[in-house]
Amino acid sequence: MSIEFREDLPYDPSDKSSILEYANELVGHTLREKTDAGSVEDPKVRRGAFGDGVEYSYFGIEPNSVQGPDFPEAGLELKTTPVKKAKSGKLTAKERLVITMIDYMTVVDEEFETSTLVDKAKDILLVTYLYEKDKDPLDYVVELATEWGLPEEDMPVFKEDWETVVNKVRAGKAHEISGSDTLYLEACTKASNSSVRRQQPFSDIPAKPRAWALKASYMTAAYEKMGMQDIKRGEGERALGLLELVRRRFEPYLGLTEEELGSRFGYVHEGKHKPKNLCALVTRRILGVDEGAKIAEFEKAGIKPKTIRLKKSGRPKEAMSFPKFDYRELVERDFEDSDFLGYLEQKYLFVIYREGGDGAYRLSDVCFWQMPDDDIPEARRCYDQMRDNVRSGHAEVSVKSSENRCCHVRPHGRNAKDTCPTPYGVPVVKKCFWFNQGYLREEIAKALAAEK
DNA sequence: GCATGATCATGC
DNA sequence: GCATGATCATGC
Repeated sequence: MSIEFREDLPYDPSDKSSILEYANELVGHTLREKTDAGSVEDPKVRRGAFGDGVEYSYFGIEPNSVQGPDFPEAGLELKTTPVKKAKSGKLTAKERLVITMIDYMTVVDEEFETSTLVDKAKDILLVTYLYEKDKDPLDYVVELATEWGLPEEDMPVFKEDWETVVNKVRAGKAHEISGSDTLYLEACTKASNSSVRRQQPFSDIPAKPRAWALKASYMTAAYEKMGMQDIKRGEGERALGLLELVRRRFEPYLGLTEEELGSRFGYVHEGKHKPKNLCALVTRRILGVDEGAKIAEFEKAGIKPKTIRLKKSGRPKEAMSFPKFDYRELVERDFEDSDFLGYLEQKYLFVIYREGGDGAYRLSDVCFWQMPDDDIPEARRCYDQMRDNVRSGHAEVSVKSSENRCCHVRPHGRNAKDTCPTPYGVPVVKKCFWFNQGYLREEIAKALAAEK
């Protein structure tokens, strides 16, 4: 079977530059304007309908289930993917970009460099469109049509991610793969319904079908880069894994006290009291966030740096806050759709200071952390409990840290007068969710043990 | 020493 | 001017 094209095409499907030129004409336009497509199926009914419209109505590719590239002679793979605009105006990926299904039986014999993934993702015609809720897909505006492939400088991380997943299959643990195992790549589940399972080579346990995909956070950073010049960075740093790269950044500062670091970065002056968030400022500086050269990998991997000061006992001096929540939103939105769940699913870089015998806090460790999936239900309990409080007209009542193993609720405003409206009309002091100190203590101990 | 309420400093 | 990422302060 081969790809078939409609006759009398306005471009040459065997010529890459002709395809790209024609694709470019779609930018800033909609399928309604550029094709005679009557209607595209409702994307809620069937995902990918817009993509099918682009493929069939615009490029004239006859519907098929062929495994090869969409433009075999030009070697191009057509991928259509939604973006949305953030409040800041920046384009962000609405979803992960799925590349190709993972075949558990054959992937174990592949090597990364010559893998199906690398092959499928090396030459992509990427067409992005602005997703707008309630809009007919025919009226989605195409934002970008460009040739794109996995960037060379990201390969070390992709390779690490790929091996993490493939090694699980090789160990007969395909059923234990999780999307959160990896940084840029994601082995995402892909099946028509949740009961579908596939055979794996080294275990009798059936595993969920999964596909290679690029995480949404990675794609968001990639879009930014497509519109900007490359970020300059030392060549030596490129080949390193992310953790190693971060370690190297922090290495020169390990063992220094908060005050020493503060004066080194110019935050501490004689006769001026030290800023409350000194450690956090120092972390930013070491990561280079202020130099306009944000560690690009951080954004791509969606990692959030957090500074934690551990007391002599090993317990964090403070709990860890999240952004404040809106009481009205809390009541309206289920946990599944909440910002809170988004924060919980983030990967974090913990920058750890320890209290010494002299009472000074010294920079001592960095580690990555992500909340274990098993703890999510406990956090959900906290969310639902606070939701019930607000529903019953008592937003002022918080969930105490003694009531939940993982998190609690506490004020988070400028002061007691800094309030947020409630659904029942009475403003209540702004609050947010916090990770409990006890919970953090255990998790940090686990994370550090795992990295040693 | 811990839990909880209150507040601060900075950057965008 | 406010969100953010934290720390401080107080009472038990």
